[in-house]
Amino acid sequence: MTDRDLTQADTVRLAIEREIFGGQLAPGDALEEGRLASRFGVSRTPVREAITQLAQAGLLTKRAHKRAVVAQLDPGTMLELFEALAELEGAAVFLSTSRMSEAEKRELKDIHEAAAKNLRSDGDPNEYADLGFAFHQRLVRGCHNTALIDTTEWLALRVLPYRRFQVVAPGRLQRNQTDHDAIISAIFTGDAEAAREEIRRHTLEQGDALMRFIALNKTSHSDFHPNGLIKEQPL
Amino acid sequence: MTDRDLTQADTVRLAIEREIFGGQLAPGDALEEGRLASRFGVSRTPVREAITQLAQAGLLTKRAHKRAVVAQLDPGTMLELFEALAELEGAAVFLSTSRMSEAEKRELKDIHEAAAKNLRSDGDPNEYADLGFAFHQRLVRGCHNTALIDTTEWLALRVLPYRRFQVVAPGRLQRNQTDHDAIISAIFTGDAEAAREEIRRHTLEQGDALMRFIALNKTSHSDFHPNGLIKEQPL
DNA sequence: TTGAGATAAATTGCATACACTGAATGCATC
DNA sequence: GATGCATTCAGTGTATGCAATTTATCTCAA
Repeated sequence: MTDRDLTQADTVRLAIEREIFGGQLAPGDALEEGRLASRFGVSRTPVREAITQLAQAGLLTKRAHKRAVVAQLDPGTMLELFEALAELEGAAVFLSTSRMSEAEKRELKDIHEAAAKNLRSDGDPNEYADLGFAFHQRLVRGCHNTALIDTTEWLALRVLPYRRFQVVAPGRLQRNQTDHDAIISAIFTGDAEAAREEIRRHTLEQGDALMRFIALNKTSHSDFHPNGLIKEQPL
Repeated sequence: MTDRDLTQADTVRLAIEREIFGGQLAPGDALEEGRLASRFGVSRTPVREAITQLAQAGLLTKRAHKRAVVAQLDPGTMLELFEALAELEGAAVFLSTSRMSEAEKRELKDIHEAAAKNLRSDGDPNEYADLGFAFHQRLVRGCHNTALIDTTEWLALRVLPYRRFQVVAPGRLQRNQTDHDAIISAIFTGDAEAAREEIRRHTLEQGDALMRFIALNKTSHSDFHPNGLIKEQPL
């Protein structure tokens, strides 16, 4: 009864999504309907439907009669994406400042402190990344506006496939934590405008750091070349 | 060679879109794949694909094994949508203030003055509405950030099906024009923060006005009832 | 060897057929 | 009459086949 509402197309879509976010499918990889169909043990029809949805969501790019490809962001687009994301998060946090409940603020602070502890004790960087993700999420969701939340998270999703390049650059984590500090204090002070500015700058810097890292490593990946070759999809 | 890239699914999608924006398909109307297929002279497959895309875009709502329905916004959702839209337009205009070229500013002013003239001479309200739409569009596009522009216009699209309810309430147009005045002058002064605030308030008020109007007229439409009856689709 | 053009193979877009789900209808029972 | 249940039917979800198009392979001349 649990998956009574889950059509096979949905199942396939979720599976592909997971593989994109998990890194098994990298930007630039091509998807082929037939192979996916046999891999998931369904016909091409639900696979096509899943691909259509993912393409509409921006995770895949698709042109008529050509294979769907995991969306590949050239540096310019990525810059724009992060700028837009910074603005949206800024807008959300601006509202969150006056709208978060005490419980929500408490939870935000808990996450922030857990991250600080992880940092002090040289804990698992992956755990730190997860905490950072949770931090941003709570921050945005605090605005209590579903439309704004969905839009923001939808944008964030589009850069998520590149997160596997996430750097543990020296000092980067510490800087991240300091930024979060500033955001937290702006929120607890109730200074919405300051909170907006802090997260705006913070997200922009995150984007810059990610872009710089990808640019440095671009030779080892066929990614990030506007008209670059398309890597073949192993499965 | 012109429609080499336009699959039949695309054609159908565009046709349905037009009918939604044109008002032939009202919020709450149900779409049936078979009928649409025979109407457009294609099979159900491309129709399904079109529906999938429109559902993903938020223009249709679709649940497993049930007919797709032109998205219906309850008052709460609509309020959120306008609030989010206000924030996004605010963010875009904030950037536009420093990024619009002289030519773009000039064009914006031209549109604004054409609207003023229309208002003074008691011109066609539809033309005034179109000018208002163009005004907002130029304003947003001035930020030169495709991601932000697309996101903003995507949100705006979701309330567009309700624009046919557009009011010509007494004094409303004049008020609208005054708001635009303030935005224009903030932009020409270069005061980004003021521009943001002006359009934020302006869009919020627009939403309020539209909501109030729809609420008043809701008895004559089956719309706007969260669990309301679904009007049957004539075609 | 390289490149252009022709040919073959692979893959997509669409049509059709069928299976399955959810709602409507009719009938028996209380 | 109202309620519970089986049956019917409209409509969606999926599988499969075929034609159109793209992509890979082959051929041959410069």
